[in-house]
Amino acid sequence: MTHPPLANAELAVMELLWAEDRLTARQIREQLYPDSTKAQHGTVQRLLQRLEEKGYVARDSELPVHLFSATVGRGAYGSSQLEALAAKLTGGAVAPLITHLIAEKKISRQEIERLRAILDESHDEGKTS
Amino acid sequence: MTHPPLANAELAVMELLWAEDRLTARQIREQLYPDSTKAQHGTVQRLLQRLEEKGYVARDSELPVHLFSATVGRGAYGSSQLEALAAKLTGGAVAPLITHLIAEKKISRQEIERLRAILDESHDEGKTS
DNA sequence: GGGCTTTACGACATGCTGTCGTTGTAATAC
DNA sequence: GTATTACAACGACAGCATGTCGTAAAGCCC
Repeated sequence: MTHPPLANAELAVMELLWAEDRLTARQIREQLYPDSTKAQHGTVQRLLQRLEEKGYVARDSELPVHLFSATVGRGAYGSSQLEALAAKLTGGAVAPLITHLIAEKKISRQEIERLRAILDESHDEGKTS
Repeated sequence: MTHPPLANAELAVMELLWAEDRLTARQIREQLYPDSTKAQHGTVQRLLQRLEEKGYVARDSELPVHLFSATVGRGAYGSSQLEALAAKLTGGAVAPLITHLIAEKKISRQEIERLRAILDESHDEGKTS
């Protein structure tokens, strides 16, 4: 809900932050643009700034060189996008989406077993509310 | 894969086509813009034309007034978007997305049971392939 | 013919994204 | 001290998709 979708370059930044907790803008630039010219300094700063505005990234500006970290995990982002998709298409229900995936054999048997395991775990978590 | 995401107005058109099989541009316009001014004739035509280019809509132009129908069902579109989401975020795995939804209690118990039923159905469909 | 409906498509404003350039500032080197 | 380097902050821009409207052409009905 509070999570607008991420564009490609933004997602690439998040991937780095999901992989490594706290990074400087420089570290991000070096991984994102291995042949980093002067110009891309600004690009990365801009991306980080916008991600911060969107609430995906926190900035630790105590040191002169800021440290960036993700405030939304990959799982939280992914499930929020899945939620948004379901809300737009099926009134919020996730089952129809999965149904079709299974019917079209787009999900491996292994995935199915994994899903079943997840559902089973949730089973005995208490039905309190 | 062959399914680019649909924008708002495009999705609104698809909703109508998913609900009613074959429609004329006029019927679509009347439902989409109840206070239809002259200008919106073109808007709907444009939307339909772009949806056709994207492969979401088929046009029967035998009659002078064309008949439009969806070539991609809601389920197919939804699951294809879910697939794309999983591909971008989790290497194609769907389970992690669901996991988080369940952990955050974003899925009702009823939904969980429905999912379990779906998985159970797929269970005895033969493990050929 | 005139009028109406529809198709086809060009054109435009808007918003978002990725990019780059510029400016100010802070640390470092000399 | 000054020069240099690195960084932060942000304005500006081109590209693209989207939704919108306008206009021209074709068909039909009167």
